[in-house]
Amino acid sequence: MKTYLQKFKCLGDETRIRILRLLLISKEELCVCEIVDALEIPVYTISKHLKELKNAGLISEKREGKFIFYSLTKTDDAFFESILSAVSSIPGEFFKTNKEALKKRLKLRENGACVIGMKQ
Amino acid sequence: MKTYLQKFKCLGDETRIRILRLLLISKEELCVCEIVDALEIPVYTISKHLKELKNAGLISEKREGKFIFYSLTKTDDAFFESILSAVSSIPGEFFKTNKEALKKRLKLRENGACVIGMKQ
DNA sequence: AATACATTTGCAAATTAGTGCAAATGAGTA
DNA sequence: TACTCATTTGCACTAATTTGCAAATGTATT
Repeated sequence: MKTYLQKFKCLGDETRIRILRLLLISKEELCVCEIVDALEIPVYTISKHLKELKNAGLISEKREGKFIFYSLTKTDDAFFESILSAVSSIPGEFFKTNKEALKKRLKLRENGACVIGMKQ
Repeated sequence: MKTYLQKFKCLGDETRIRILRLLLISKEELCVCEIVDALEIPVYTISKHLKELKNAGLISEKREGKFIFYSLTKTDDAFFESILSAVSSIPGEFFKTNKEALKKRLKLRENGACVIGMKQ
């Protein structure tokens, strides 16, 4: 039961919803610095929320050199699918700015990988 | 955005999940005292959680004489459907006891309405 | 090894949420 | 009006969450 509650709790925070939505939009893994730039929220805040999302099993991480990439956990669990579907149902207008910032940021990738770091 | 977050936050509490699940199982409105008996949680706690669920727009209330009945809000909103579907996806084993207690309690209704009150 | 940079962590302060009890409300009934 | 009973509320208390900053970690580069 705890695992279900933990997932729901994760979804009760705006930053975490924005992170999930970003991962849903991009359909691929995102580097921490890309998420930071897209959401314009301090790194350490993002980092802590990413940790929670990971603990809840919603996202997975993968290190590639200096960068750490996060992606939605792959699973065919009905519960997980439903909550992702709920996140997708939130109107796009709320994420417009984030989506555009992400798009811009992703253009700076080389060979599909993040190469620049944080906008200082 | 706030309304979506509020709904998710509501789902992050075990008592509220149990209440929702009860309403999903019974497919009909339930009186506060029936919920209390089914969950074996103090009335005032249930009452406060019901208030939160109502504020979040997840459930609706209806008074009938001495009794107040709660039911899932009727809507065809995609977001709402998804979260209900998530709640339904939680394995039934977690709710077995509650479900049985509710069944017993509902047998005490007369003409489909709650007539007894609280087990003191 | 020394430096640079991406990311995480530990800790304190601020905020928010949950629980328990006693008292209040509101409807029905005598 | 007084009384009973279902339900809610106010308040005090405790527990959990969030945030900000500075320091730490880990990897790559020179």
